Order: sequence, then structure tokens, then C-alpha cells
Amino acid sequence: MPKRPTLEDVARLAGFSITSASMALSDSPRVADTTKVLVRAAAADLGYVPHSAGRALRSQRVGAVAVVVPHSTRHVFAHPTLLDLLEGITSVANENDVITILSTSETEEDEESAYLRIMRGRRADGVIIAAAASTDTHAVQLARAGYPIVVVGRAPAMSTLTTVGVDDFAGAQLATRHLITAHKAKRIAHVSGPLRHQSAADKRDGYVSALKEAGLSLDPRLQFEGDYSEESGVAAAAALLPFVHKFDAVFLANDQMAIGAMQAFRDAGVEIPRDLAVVGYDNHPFTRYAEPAITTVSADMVGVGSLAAERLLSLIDSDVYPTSNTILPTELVIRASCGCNSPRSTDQAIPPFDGGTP
Amino acid sequence: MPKRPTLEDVARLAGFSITSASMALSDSPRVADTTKVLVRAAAADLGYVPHSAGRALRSQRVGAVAVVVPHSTRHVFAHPTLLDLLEGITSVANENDVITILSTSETEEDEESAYLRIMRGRRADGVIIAAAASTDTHAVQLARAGYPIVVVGRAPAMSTLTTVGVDDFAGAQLATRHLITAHKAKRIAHVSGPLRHQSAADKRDGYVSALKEAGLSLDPRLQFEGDYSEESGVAAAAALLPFVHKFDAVFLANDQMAIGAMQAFRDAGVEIPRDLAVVGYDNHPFTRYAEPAITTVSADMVGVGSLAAERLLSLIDSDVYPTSNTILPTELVIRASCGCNSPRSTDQAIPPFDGGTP
DNA sequence: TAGCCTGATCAAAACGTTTCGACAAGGAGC
DNA sequence: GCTCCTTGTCGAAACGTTTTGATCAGGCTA
Repeated sequence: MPKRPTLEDVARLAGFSITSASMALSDSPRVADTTKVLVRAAAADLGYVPHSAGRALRSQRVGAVAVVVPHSTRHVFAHPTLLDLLEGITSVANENDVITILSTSETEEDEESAYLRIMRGRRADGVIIAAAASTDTHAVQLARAGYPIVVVGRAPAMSTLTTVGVDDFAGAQLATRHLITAHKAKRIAHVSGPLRHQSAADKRDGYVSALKEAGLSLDPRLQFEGDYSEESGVAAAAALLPFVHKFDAVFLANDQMAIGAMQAFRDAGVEIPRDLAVVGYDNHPFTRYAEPAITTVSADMVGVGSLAAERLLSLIDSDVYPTSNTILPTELVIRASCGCNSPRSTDQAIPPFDGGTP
Repeated sequence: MPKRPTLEDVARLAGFSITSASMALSDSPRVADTTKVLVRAAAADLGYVPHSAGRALRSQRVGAVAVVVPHSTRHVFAHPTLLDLLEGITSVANENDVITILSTSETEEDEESAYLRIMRGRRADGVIIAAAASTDTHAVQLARAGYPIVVVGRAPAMSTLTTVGVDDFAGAQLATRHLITAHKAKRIAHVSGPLRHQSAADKRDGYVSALKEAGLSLDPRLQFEGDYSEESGVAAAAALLPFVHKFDAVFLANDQMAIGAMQAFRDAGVEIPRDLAVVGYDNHPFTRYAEPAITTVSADMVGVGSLAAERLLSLIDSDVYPTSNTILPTELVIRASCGCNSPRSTDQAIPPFDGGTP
């Protein structure tokens, strides 16, 4: 490990005291312009970067935010969704010269220690928790203890928290309404996520509300609680197949389950969208390329991430504790699996092929 | 931000000096057992966790590793691949009480500053670089400067580096050989990744080598350089379509391009695998559920991540600089898109459906 | 009883910053 | 020519650890 130049080195090279060097680098009005120039030159010369620990110790600010992804919610976010979230967070963090600590906690008990150890040990100035289950109490504890914390997702049970989420209720409503109005669906099945997660519950509520407002009935046999995995989409399809004549559309709480279910339905001879209209959720990249392309609901997860980071940073800055609950909108992305025959959007004109072996 | 108990608080509560408290907590043989018990009780009582900055400053060790994901390689890793990698890294880091810093650098110039600022400012004790392009020089500079650094991927041009990668050459060979031996393919197209990336070049070399050993010829018209995105799979299909009678199989360097290409081929009336055998790469989760399910190559990316972290930690510990280059094996996952009619593996027996509208 | 050793404890220094208050030099006002 | 202010600089303290070397009490040996 190479020796690092310290502020003392810079000061000596520039011919000033440590104090002056420090103040010069922080552009204090108390130091002369000529001094600033000299010190900055020396610093640049040596490639000086302040030692984070020294600064943290003195200023009681470590310049880091932690993103906690509880293992129990690993499936809640589709992979691209989670990466989008991280991208949003890191970009804002970078702009503010703050680093991002990634913390994936393994077990339930570890979760508590993950949050607390990070904050107690001052590894970070604040925490963003991705997708707490609606029953998660660690977040509330942490907030109550006075630590800056932002929860990604809606958390009505913890109104004291600052949250940034997506309007899953409206998104599900949008999707369900589309099936009803555009495709004249009368019986709509729903495959939800784990209902102890707020987002899953919100989507289900949105679905139910759309049904209600259209005067449609809710058939308990057409409800299935999945776990957001492709496999559980397959399982959902299997569970729904016996009633396949009894419904004409299915809304699934994420795209992974949708692709699993579509596969299983197809294997059973159900043709989509002819026999069954399908709508997913998340706008996962593969939905454009599935066969048929999947109609889905999209949200700006990068935006959620960056907003969460901004909220956290201002929470860290202010000593008062303003809580805010922000919900970003969703939009329906209409493709083919619902029965809309949207032309596939490709940049290239692809000539037809007559078939036959080459 | 709540006040944190400090070592002084612990010492006072236990009735000892700061020194004794510190030594007691680190289980030094120089302190009496009774003292240790008392101090530990006090620490537990107060919920004491050592301040990371204080410790870092004194011990010249921050207890953090940084994972740098250059923006230019965002597409190199499929989403699940990258998350697997991160999971492997964080799990090993956690075991060693080391935190993981996630750094995604935006532009090329930022990359340099990302690496260097992190190390110069001692935000981390070492760096794992995910997927450096084979021309990336920052990594070498950093290593030459004496900083602990591990590169994920093969990097033959930088033999002084410690690397952990996947045997993409062998993986591609495996895939291509399968097309040749099991499916009697005579003309095989290849859609590569950006060839300035080592992994893309390796895959291409493996493909070429398999062709050679089978005495097959390499048709330049059947080569396409993509960028690992679904869109570029579509573009590749468009570019290859004019020659569609001239080849019977295509090997694509990742699954995202495969799904895009399959889509485009299907839209053009080419049926897979009847008219064209397709093999992808990465074993992306969706490959099981694509229609047809995609034959692909899989590697243990969690293992790559954890191994990279282990290597980095031992690099940090030792002051000598042992370089090692590890390559993990790949395996072929045979599904349907190559023409093998693997029965779909579902746990549930799904009854056939007679079609017709409900 | 004096001297020694052992085992336990502690004071102090160091890691690299930032910042408060003090201080020196020089110019303006009288 | 004296004071007073301004401007620029610096010494020193503080943040919370860990660790080295010193101290101290007590029991043992001579």
C-alpha cells in the first residue's frame, strides 16, 4: 500500500502551515488568494486527497450512505429494477461526493445488526432501505432512534418514515382497467406477490378497485399469491388451469411471473392472447421480446433511486426531521399479450422469410 | 443523529481506563478475565460499536472494499450476472467484517478519478474492478502503484494483475461443438459482444477454434459484432437474414442478444429450432421460459464474486504482491432452442387444454 | 527486609483532519 | 507617533481509536 501524501506534506511543499493549507483547500475567505494558488498547486502536484477517516473523525460526517437490501426481499425487485434503483442512488450520491455502501443482509436477525452496526459504527450517515416488508419494524426503530433513513416503497403503517415509492395501486388499476375497457374482459384472474409486502398488497387493491368500479365480481378461485419468481408464475398457471374456461384475462404482479405463467399456459395449449389476455408489471426488458410481447406497467425506478438519495441527503443535512411520503406515477405499456396488436417496433425492416430449411 | 457511546463511556461505566477497555474488547492476554467480563458487559449495555473512522485512522485500515463497475461495461454483464457477482462479493466481505462500496463511474475520465479518489482518499482498502475492457489501463496503473486490486475477467494483456474470470473460451467451444456434433450444423453464425472486451474476444476465439477442429469454414458474412443488448440481437438477426439459407445455426455471446434475435427471426418467419438452431450465453433466468427455451452456457458468478473478494482480502493482508489468475469453468445448459427437445422441467403436471374461448 | 518478578492497569502519543482563538504586521485615523 | 482595525497566518485542541512503554501492587525469593 503506497504512502499517501498528507495535508502536512502539502503544507510543507507550499511553504505554509497545516492550518493555512486546510483553509486554502476549503476556499476559506480568511486566506490570501496567492496562498490559495500556491497550496492548490502543491496539492495537485502531490495528488493529495484528504483522508476520509481523518475528515470523518473531525467533522462527524463520513460521507457515505448505505443501501440495505434485505435478503428476504431479494425477489421483490426484479433484477433490472434493483439495478435501476442503485443507479439512481449512486448517481445522486456521486454528485454530492458521497459514496454508496451496498449491504445485503442475510438472515432476519442479521438485518437488525446490519442496520444498527452500520449506523452505530458510523459507517454511513444514513440508510436507504429497499423494499421493507410492511411488517418490518427495524426501519421504524432506526428512525425513532433519530437516524436518517429513507424507505423505498410505500409504508402506510409507518407514517413517521420518509418514503419514496411508486403508485402501485394506480398502476394495477390502470392495467386492470385496460383489460376491462379495451378487451372487454369480464372475469379477470390475479397473481399477486407475497401479500405481506406493501407493493403486492397495493397492486391487489388496485386490481380489486378496478373490478369494483366496473361492477365485476371478485372470484376467490381466480386469486393466486405468488412470490414474484418465474417458478411461481408456472405454479400460478397450474393452479388456475382448472378454471381456465371461467376467466378471460389475468393480471400478474410482475413480469417474471408473467413469463413463467405464459409459458405454462402455452404448454397446456392455451394461446395468448387469443384464449387469454395477459398483463404483467415492471416493464422488464425481456417483455418486449417475449412471444407475444408482454403488456406491462412501467415506473421510473432510476428516478425513485435518485429521489430517495436526495431525500436522504437533505435528511442528513437538516437536524429537524421532516418526513415526506412521495409516490411516483406509473404508466401502462401496451404490447401484444393483452390482445392489442401493437406492431412490433423494430428499427430495421425485416424481410419476410419463406420458411424451409436452408 | 443520536449521540453514539464512545469507548470512554464504556470505560467509565466499567470503571476502567480507556486503554483497558480497548484491550479488553480486543481480547488481549494482558488484561484480567474479570476485567474483560466487566468491560464487555458495559459495552453490550451501551450498545457500543467502535467508530469506524477512529479505528481506520489509527490502524490505517478502513475495513472496506470498493467494487467499480465502469459505465462502459454496464451492458457486458447481464443484470442477473452482475447481481450474482455482487452477492458473492458482499457475502465474503460480510464474513470478514468488511463493507462493500459500490462505485459506478460515469465517463471514461471519471473512471480514473473513481479508482484513484477512492484509494487516495482511503475510502477502501482495495478495489475489485468488474469487467475492464481489455484495453483498460487504469487497473494496471493502480496495481503498479501498489494498491490491492482484483480484476474480474480475464486480462492477458495485464499479466501483473490478479484476476478471477470465467473460461469463456471453453464455454464458447462447448456451445459451438454441441451445435456441430449433436445437431450436425455445418455453417454456424456468430454474434459477438464488443470485441474490445476480453470476454467477447474469448468467446469468439472459442467459437472459431471449435469450427477449426471440426474442419468447418469461417464465413465472414456470418459474423456480427453486437453490444450485448437485446436491440443488437435484433440488429444482428436483420443483418444475417439475407444469408439465412446459408447457415443452420447461430451462437450468440449472451442471452439478451439471443432473445432479441430469436424474436426478429421469428417475425421474419424463421422457425427456431426447425429452421435455425440457436445457442446463447449466461444462463439468464428468462432463458428457461423463452419459447423455445434457450440453450445456453452457465457459469457460477456468485463463485467468481466470492473468489475475487477472497483474493482481494488476502492481497490487502499480505504486503508481498502475489499475482494469480484464476479461471472458473463453464457448463452447457441444454434446452430446446438448439434442437434438443428437452422436456420442459416443471414441478407441476399441467393438464392439456382443448383451446377455444372460455 | 530488601529486591525482583509477574500480572494488571494506565497515561500518552499517534493516526489526519478541521476550526477556534490568538497573534503579527501593516495601514488608516486621530 | 500612538492606537485601532484589518488581513493573513498559525498553534493547539478535538474527533475516537489502538498501542507502546511506564507504573504500580502484590507475592515471591534471597
